[in-house]
Amino acid sequence: MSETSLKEKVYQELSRITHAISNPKRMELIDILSQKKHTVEELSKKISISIASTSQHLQVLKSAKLVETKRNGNFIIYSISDDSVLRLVSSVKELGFRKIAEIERLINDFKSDKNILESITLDDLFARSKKEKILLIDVRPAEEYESGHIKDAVSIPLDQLKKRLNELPKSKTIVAYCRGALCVMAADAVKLLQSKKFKAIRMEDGYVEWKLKQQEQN
Amino acid sequence: MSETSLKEKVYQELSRITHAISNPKRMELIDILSQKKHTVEELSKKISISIASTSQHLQVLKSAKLVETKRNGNFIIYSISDDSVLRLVSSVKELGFRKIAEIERLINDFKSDKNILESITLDDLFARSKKEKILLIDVRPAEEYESGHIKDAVSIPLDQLKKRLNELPKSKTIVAYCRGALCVMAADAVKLLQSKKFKAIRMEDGYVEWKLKQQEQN
DNA sequence: TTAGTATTCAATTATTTTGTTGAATAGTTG
DNA sequence: CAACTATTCAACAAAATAATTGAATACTAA
Repeated sequence: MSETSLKEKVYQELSRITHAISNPKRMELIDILSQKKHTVEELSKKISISIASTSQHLQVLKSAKLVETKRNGNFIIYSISDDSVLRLVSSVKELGFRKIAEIERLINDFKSDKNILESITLDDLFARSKKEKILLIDVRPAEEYESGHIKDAVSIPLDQLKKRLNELPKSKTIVAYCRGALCVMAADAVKLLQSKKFKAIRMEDGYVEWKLKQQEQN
Repeated sequence: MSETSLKEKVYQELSRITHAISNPKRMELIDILSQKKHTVEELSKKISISIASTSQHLQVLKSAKLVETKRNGNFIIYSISDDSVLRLVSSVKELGFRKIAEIERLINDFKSDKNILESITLDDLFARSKKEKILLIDVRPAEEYESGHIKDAVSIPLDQLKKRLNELPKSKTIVAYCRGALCVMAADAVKLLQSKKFKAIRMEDGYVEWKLKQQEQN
C-alpha cells in the first residue's frame, strides 16, 4: 500500500518535469534560454505575452528545476539550470522531428519558404574539416556567441556580414551555423555568401547540439 | 509573420509530445510499456483506473506517437513505438533523479523502507565480470524476460527463486536485476540469496537501461 | 449471421491551467 | 533613507483536463 503510494508520488514528480515543458510558451522559453541567459522582460518580448504571464511560466520551470535565477542589479536573470535539461529538450526534438508527421511537414514548409537547400550536420563538418580547409562562422547575435560557441568558430553576426565580406577567404569553404534546425539566419548568410561567389554551406546543428556531442565523448 | 506562426506551430507540436507524458498515469503507462507490450485491460489494472480512462490516456499517447497498437485476436496490444521514446523517458528520469530533491527523498525513503543497501550499475557489472565469475539473473516475471532481457542473463522470476536455489552456484557472485531503480524485486531476491549464504548483489539498472547503452555503442 | 467481448466514444462533473489586469514586493541605487 | 523599477502576487474568467458511467462500436469466432 505504502509501496504504490510511493510509486505514485515518484510518477507525479517525474510528470511535473514534463508538465513544465508541456506548454508551447514554456517550451519556447527553454529553447530561447538554451542559447543564452535572459531577463524576464526580454523573454516576455520574445514569446509575446505579458510580463506577468512570463514570470508565472518561468516559475513553473523554476519549480521543476529546469531553470535557475541570479540577480544582476535590478534584473533577475534566468538561465538553464543544467545540461541535462538540454539533453531532455534534445530528445523531445529528436522524437518530434522523427515521429510527428505534422512537425516534419512544418519543417519542410519552413525550409522551402526560406529556400533552404543543402545543409550539413556536425558529423559532416568534422569529416570535411579533415579533408579541406574550412572556415566556421557563427552568425547569431554577438551576445549569444559570447555566451558560448562551437570551437574555432568566428563570430560574424548576420547583420554585419555584408560589411565584413572582406574578412572572408574565397579559397576556403565557409560553413555557417546559427541556432539549429529551425533557425533561418545561417541560411540567409549562405544565400548572401553564395551570391558573392563564396563557397558557402549551411550547418543545421547549432551550439547546443555541439555542446551535447562534446559531453558524449567525455 | 508566417515565420513566427510556423515557429509557434512547431512548439505546439513539440509540447504535445511532452504533454502526453505530463500526467502521472500516462508516465506510468509509458514506464510499464517500456518493459513489455500490454492490452488495455492489463494496463488498466496496473495503473488502477477504469478501462475507459486508460483507453483515453492511451489515445493521448498514441496521438503523440509515443505508443502504437496491434490487434491480436480480440485484444488490442499497446507497445512503445520507438526506442527514441525510451531515450526521452530516460532523460526525464535522469533529470528527475538528479535535480528534484523531492524525488531523491522519495527514493531514499523507498530504499530504506526496503532495506536496499549496496547496489551496482551496468558499468560496474561490466567491469566486475572481467575480474570474477558472475551469474546474472533476471528476476522479473517470465513474460517480461521473454519480451527482452540483458545478454547472458538467466530468467529466475522472484516467485520461483526459493524453489530453484539448487540451480545457483555458491562459487560465483550472483547479480540480480529487475525493472530499474524503483523496482524492489531484485532487492528481495538479493535478501533471500544472502540469507542462504550466496554471494549476491543487486543491480539498479534494468533491461531498458542496458538496451539504450547498447545503442550508444553502435 | 449471430452472439460475445475488448475497446472506444459521449456526456457529465470537478478540478486545473492559462492569460489578463492591477496591486504588492523586494531589492537597488542615488 | 527615499525613490525607482523589475518582478511577483492575487483575483478573475475562459478554456482545457481527468475520471466516471453507460452506451456504441468493431472485431472475432462459432
